[in-house]
Amino acid sequence: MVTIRDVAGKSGFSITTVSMVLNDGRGAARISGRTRTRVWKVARRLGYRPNLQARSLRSKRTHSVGVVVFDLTDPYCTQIWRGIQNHLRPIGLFPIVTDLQDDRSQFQPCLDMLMDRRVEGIIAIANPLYLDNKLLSDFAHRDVPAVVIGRELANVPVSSVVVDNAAGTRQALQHLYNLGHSRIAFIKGPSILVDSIQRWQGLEDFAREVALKLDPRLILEIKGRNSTYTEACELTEELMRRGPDFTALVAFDDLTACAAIRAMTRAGRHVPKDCSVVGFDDIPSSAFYNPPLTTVQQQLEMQGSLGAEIMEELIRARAENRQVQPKHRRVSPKLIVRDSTCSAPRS
Amino acid sequence: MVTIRDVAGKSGFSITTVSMVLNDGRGAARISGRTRTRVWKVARRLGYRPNLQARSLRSKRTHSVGVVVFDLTDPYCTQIWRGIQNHLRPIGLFPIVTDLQDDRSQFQPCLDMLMDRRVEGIIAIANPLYLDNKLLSDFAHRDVPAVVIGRELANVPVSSVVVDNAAGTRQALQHLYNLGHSRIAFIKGPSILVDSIQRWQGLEDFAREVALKLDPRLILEIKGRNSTYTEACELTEELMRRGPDFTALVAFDDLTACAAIRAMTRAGRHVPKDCSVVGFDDIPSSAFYNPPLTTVQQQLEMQGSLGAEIMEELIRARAENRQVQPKHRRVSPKLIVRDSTCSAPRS
DNA sequence: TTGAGAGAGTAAAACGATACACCAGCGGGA
DNA sequence: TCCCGCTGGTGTATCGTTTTACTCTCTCAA
Repeated sequence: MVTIRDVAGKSGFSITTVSMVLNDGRGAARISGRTRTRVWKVARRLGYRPNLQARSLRSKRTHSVGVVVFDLTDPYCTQIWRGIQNHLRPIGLFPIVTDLQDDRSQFQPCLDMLMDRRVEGIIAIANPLYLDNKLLSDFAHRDVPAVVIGRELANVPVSSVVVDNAAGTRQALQHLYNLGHSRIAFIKGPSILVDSIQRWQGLEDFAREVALKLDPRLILEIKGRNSTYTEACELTEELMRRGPDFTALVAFDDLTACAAIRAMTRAGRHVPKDCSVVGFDDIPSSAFYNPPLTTVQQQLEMQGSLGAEIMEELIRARAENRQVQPKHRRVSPKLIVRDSTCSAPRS
Repeated sequence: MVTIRDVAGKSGFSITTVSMVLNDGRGAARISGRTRTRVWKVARRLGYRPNLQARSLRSKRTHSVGVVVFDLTDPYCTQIWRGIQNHLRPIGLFPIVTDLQDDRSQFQPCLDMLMDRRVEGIIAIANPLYLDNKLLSDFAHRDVPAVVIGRELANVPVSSVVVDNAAGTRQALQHLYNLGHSRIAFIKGPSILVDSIQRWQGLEDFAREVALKLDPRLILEIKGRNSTYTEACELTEELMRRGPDFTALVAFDDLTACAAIRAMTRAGRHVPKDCSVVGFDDIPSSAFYNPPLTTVQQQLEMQGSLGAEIMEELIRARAENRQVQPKHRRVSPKLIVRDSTCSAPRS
């Protein structure tokens, strides 16, 4: 491996000079143009690549950011990851990802691995199911800036990016309302999730505003005891039993929506002709579902890049020894209309 | 940050001793038990965590492995990733992932980033569409062991793990054959892919063995000019025009299968009652499709862990200064029967 | 003739670990 | 008595950078 020493030797300048030139900041201005080009030329000719471990051993900077995801096989995570990556790479920060594999007990070990690598900050993608306040607030005690995506933490100095759930379901219901639906069924998410509560809030608010009556018999809730998909299928069957006349269904998320459609198809009801269905999240397979799903898109990639942007600011502040307050951003989701919704049948 | 020097100071032993004890190999046997426990106790009390950069600067080992994926939002990659991770972490190797984002021009830069971090080996997850021989063979010139998953390279000293495509399609066709189907349509993958060719080979071989006649008019091929999904929908429509009497369809992969089902549903044909459909890959959403897909499972996680296992061996060999030949493994896929196939209708 | 100051570059000390060579003490065999 | 080998350690160089504090040579004004 060629070192800075080799470049110095071949170019006839000192190690210091080479270092200054190659780092091209601070001291580089003090070096003459001729020298600069000569050093660069030699470095390039030898194919010099600085040793990052040596560099950060000395400079105390690693230019890397830890990203903790709770399940890398979940598209929710990977899309956010993409946003993070796209923001971080161009500004010279390297994201290092660790995967919890859906196992909360891996959280501490993963954090440790990242701290061992001396990351300059940590971004956690929070599945509300798996990361509770206690776990996440451990961030605060680590000596690095932290950003949580997907969850807002109370009473902890940690920045966050979340989706505006209520705004999303409001759009969904408005869409159905505009299509003329009034007998509408709902499958709510598990009540332990803030998301469930917020999403439901959006629905209730809109219904009140337009004086739409919600039939309590057509509102069921996922308890989350076993497989969500299976449970959602069963809930849909129960709904059909209770009120076979509903013409639309709002599902907690896309997986639930898929289950609902499947259950109805199996029962001989056609989606969307007999019943419109709208989901939430816009997971990648939604576009290819049978039928393609109308759903609320979370803008995950944007959530990722916003998180990364906050991280950038936090790291910069720390490098300059500035104090800075945690930042909180809320992104607005967007309704994507596909083929699982259509006008209400004339009664 | 507490350093080894602090541990040495507090415990009353030299830095060397502490280092030997904590690394717990080689020299540790030469240190008395009492000393060992005392050093450990102090280290734990102070919360000592070795500085990895310093360690690898000196020891020339990073204990990390680069993983290049062509698209981290693709479930194909993430499942393999999971296998890699699960094998690597327990043996003390840290996987560092870089994401090409489906852009071949990112390959070199990603490789460079990994080499800059002095990874001890590189595992590439190869989308056949995006990584050609030239690109992949660049591995050979880097001075680290390399393993490619998803592609076998000719004439290049690079290990590989691939799926036995022919065995997979053979199982798929056998399944349909056993269900009594004989009028079967096919949508082949793009001919530029080795996978397409191998999968087709498996079908032809089985058909010949059982003297099943394949109607050339019912065999269409994806050209891959625009969206695969859209194109597959169109091909299915063309198939229905050509021979409305086929009772089963073998698709190149799951996405194609989903498209075929969608197209048939739209045309009023019911899957599987009117036509059975079988896919390939078993992408996660297949289980939730409408109807759930019968498909050939690739065993991606196993491919990942096999790749990691090979990597482990290569790294160990290098550490011990042994020469070792590239290894090649081929994993057998497995048919997963769900609801998109059923017995052929009596004619 | 000085001396100050700018311009261009260098020497040497870190950074935090590991590796290698060496050392003190002690018991035992010739 | 002397030398050897073993046990249980230690001292120091080294990895490849960055950073800080110099040094040297000019130029120019007083």
